[in-house]
Amino acid sequence: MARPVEFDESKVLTSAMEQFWREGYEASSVQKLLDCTGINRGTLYNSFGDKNTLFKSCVDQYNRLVEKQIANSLKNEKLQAWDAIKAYFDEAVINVSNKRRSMGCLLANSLCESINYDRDMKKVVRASLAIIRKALVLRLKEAQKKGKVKKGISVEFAADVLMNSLHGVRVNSRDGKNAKQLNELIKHTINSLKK
Amino acid sequence: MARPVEFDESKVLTSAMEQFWREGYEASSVQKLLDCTGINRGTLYNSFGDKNTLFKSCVDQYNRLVEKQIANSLKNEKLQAWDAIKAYFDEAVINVSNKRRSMGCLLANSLCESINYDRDMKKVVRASLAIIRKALVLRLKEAQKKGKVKKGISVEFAADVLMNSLHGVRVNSRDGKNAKQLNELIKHTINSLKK
DNA sequence: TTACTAATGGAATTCCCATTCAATTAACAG
DNA sequence: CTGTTAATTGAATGGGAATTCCATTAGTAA
Repeated sequence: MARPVEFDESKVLTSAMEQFWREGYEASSVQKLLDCTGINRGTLYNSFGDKNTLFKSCVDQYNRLVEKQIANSLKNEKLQAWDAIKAYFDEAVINVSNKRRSMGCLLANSLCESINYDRDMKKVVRASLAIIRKALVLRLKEAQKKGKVKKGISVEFAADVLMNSLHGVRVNSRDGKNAKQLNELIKHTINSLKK
Repeated sequence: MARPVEFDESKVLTSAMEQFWREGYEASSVQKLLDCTGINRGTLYNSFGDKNTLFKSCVDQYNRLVEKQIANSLKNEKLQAWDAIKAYFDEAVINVSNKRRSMGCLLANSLCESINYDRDMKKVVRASLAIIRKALVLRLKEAQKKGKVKKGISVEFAADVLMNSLHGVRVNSRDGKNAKQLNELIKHTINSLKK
């Protein structure tokens, strides 16, 4: 009936996501978003709402990326618990060390930006982090059942330790540390929990 | 001879520092900086240069804060190496859990913001982080000499692990985690290095 | 072909941003 | 008191921000 869309929604969201990821919410002007996505002003407002709404959609896009990584690692049934956990962190490190070198993590970056004070946004970001933590907890429970978690360490605490190290690695990635260095840090953290 | 200054430079810098710390560089408009410092537009430009220069002065102010914390802990000669290291992290956690609750770390926040792509700014932020790391290394060397570092762990790597955990804790602080939770994370990290 | 619908393109609007500047003020030296 | 100097004040400037709006375009159904 009407004129068909010309843009590829997923590609637009990925480009916008990378812009927000690299420079943050405040520094990503609508003009920059138009430039990097190739869409037009009217299209952005017609099809993606305003900048704030677009940002939330970008976090959703980021979630899809994270869920793919989780599917490849934590939810890979061929892997033992700790191997799966290590595999997830490998994915996470690779993700910030190639094309997306020194971009850190969209979620951690957002926590550190003023956008964090927008309640709605905080909810969205926290929900995404909860997805990662939940997948870690599942595998940690498996590891504990098999007696492979150091005694005195609860599954919940181990998950906190891993998430803390993940955040640290992401900040360090923005400081320019390379994949090898980040991997060593992760390995150390895992060894501090593993029996 | 001339009219004397009416503002207290250190107070102005502290207020501006807290504004940048809370909301980041981009979201801190000159208007907000005037509101929180109480100084006037002209005064800001006359006495503190432009927004960019003011930000750098605020990082210097942050450094003075960090140096006080280091003097109280890492450079406290009454404390043994690991106690001094623990004391430093206690200071760091207290710092983000009272008035400055959930503000994280000005330096880590800046790394996660786009400001990170300003070369000059990055240099300033990195220099500040290097001060902390250097003070940690001194104490870690002491600990190692006394055989109190787990074997197979170099002083440099231990410093990286501590800095990584510190960054993680700061991101977690912005996510609203309380002092107790942050302390547990720090304790775990220290125990993973200590013999 | 024609009428209809929704996407597109970009000019226009409104607002807030950082920065400049000229007038005013306050202390002090003579 | 007076002239000098520098701090203070806030109006003015110019640019870029987010957003709105409407004329144009392109496909589809009749």
